[in-house]
This record gives sequence, C-alpha cells and structure tokens, in this order.
Amino acid sequence: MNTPLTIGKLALSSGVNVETIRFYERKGILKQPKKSGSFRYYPEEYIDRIRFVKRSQELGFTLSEVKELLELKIKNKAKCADVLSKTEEKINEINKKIKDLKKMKKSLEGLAKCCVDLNQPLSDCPILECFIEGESR
Amino acid sequence: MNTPLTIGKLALSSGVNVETIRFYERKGILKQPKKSGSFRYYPEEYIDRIRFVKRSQELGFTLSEVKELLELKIKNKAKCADVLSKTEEKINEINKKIKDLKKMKKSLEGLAKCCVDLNQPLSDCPILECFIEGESR
DNA sequence: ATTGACTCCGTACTATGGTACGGGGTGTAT
DNA sequence: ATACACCCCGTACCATAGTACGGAGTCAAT
Repeated sequence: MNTPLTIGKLALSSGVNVETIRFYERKGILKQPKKSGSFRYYPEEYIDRIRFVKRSQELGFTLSEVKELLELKIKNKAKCADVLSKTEEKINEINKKIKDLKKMKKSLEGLAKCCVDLNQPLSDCPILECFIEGESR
Repeated sequence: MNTPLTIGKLALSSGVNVETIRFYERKGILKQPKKSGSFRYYPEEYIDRIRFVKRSQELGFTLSEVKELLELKIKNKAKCADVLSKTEEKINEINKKIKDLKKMKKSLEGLAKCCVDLNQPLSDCPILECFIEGESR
C-alpha cells in the first residue's frame, strides 16, 4: 500500500532510534521528507535507505563515506566506476587488517606456547617482545 | 647507548603527539617514567610500547583493550597461567574480528562483481541496490 | 646570564556517532 | 471533547580518542 510512515514507525521498521533518524537528517544523510503540518511522513523507501546506512557501517564505512555513496546515487552523473573504486579501496583496507590480525594472532599463539610449560612469574614471560617482533612497520 | 628520552623525542620517535603521550599516561596506558625534577625521562622501551598501542588500534582494539594487553605484562605477580587465559581470550577476539572482516570483504566483493558495465550511469548501477540486498540481518 | 626551545599542568576544545531531555504541539480513538 | 500517545525542536549530554592552549618553569648552549 506504500503508506507513508511517521518517524516512530520508520524507526521501528528500520531498527534504529527516532533520534538517530533526526540525527541523520541533520547530518544530511537522510533528506527531510514531505511534511504534513509539522510531522514528517516517510515513503517506505526510507526503510531501505536506513538499512543501507547501517549495513554500510557494518562494512566499515563511516557516516561521511556513506553520505558520499548516497550522493553518488543522487547526482547520477557519476559512474558505476566511482562506486566500484570506493568499494575496492575498502576491500584493500580490509585485506590489510586481516593480514595484521593474523600476524598478531600468531604472536599471541607463540606467547601462549611459551607460557604453557612454565609456572614461572610473568616477569620472564615475554609478551610484549613477542608482539613487537612481528615487524609492524 | 639507551639514552633516556624527553617526551618530545619520544613523541617524535614513536610518531605520535606529545599530548597523546600525556593522554595515555592519564588513561593508565603508559605509566609515568622516572622524573628528573619535573621532566619525564623515558627509557627507549617506550617507543615500542607506543608502537604497540598504535598497531593494536589499527587492528581494531580499543584503548581499554590495549590496556588489558599491556597489563598482562605489567603485573608480574601473575603466573603464566593467568596470562595464558587472557591471551586465549584475545586470540578468540582476533578470530572473531578476522571472521567479521572476511564476511565484509565477501560482501564488498559481491558488490564489485555486481557492477559489470563500468560506464553505466549510476542510476542504473546495481551496486547500491546490491548493498541493500545483501541480507544484512 | 640570557635566549630560545622544550616541558610542565590543567583545562578546554575537536570530531564521530549517537542518546536523552523537556516543554510544547498534534492526531486519533473513544 | 478530551485523554494519551506520538511528534516537534533545540539543546545538552555520553563515550572514545585525541588536540590545542596558555602561563609558568626548566634546560642547555652561547
């Protein structure tokens, strides 16, 4: 039926706080919808928009990056390639993080191993040293 | 020679701001070094400590988590066994982070694939829709 | 012994991403 | 027609992670 939603319904449907929606509006991430009187009435598309924002955050985008993505969509002079390159940028960031985490994990495992057999005091347990050896940079 | 460093030198060597070092001190992440008069003099180990903090942050640990990691080393009354369990906890956290990042990456790669013809105007770019479709929750 | 660079400390301010509050207006169901 | 839930707006507040500021003290070299 595409009934317009009040802000409260929208918040409920999209799983965020009412204040968050107003916050996004202030930040220019969601544009103000038609108002009847002083009340906002949102078309249902806004549910997906908010989910888009939330999902993008989960994917590691900041709100201002999300804003950019949404703006790309709005001024449709932009090309697919623009979105693609932003996405690829994020993929690279993620790859780096995974790599570093694996290194750190290895260090921790090494540490665990060196602790296992000993009941010695920690002063002899080289946790920091283990960490740092993984030449971070 | 292991010359003690002033706070400024330490900041320079470790690539952070002087204020950041003082901030870490206040937060209990770096302990106050010996002072001569009113000046802090840092042994060179602090360079690695700060790098460790920075690296951990890059890997997605918050400052209070970093603090925990560092405390493993510092209270050396603890036995290796205590460290071991903490260490294993951290390993699990890291595993979770890696898993999440891989999920994100997969989603992003899915998006990238969506975008077949790079010269499409964005209005037809399926990438943004793909974002939403990726059953976020 | 004076200059200039560096340090001290406390406090205030920044950005990000919201959340909470309060006094008032509105929409609707009975 | 009136109660009650919901909405309005502005402002203040929260945590995290710093950065900036300013007046005063200190160190080291000339």
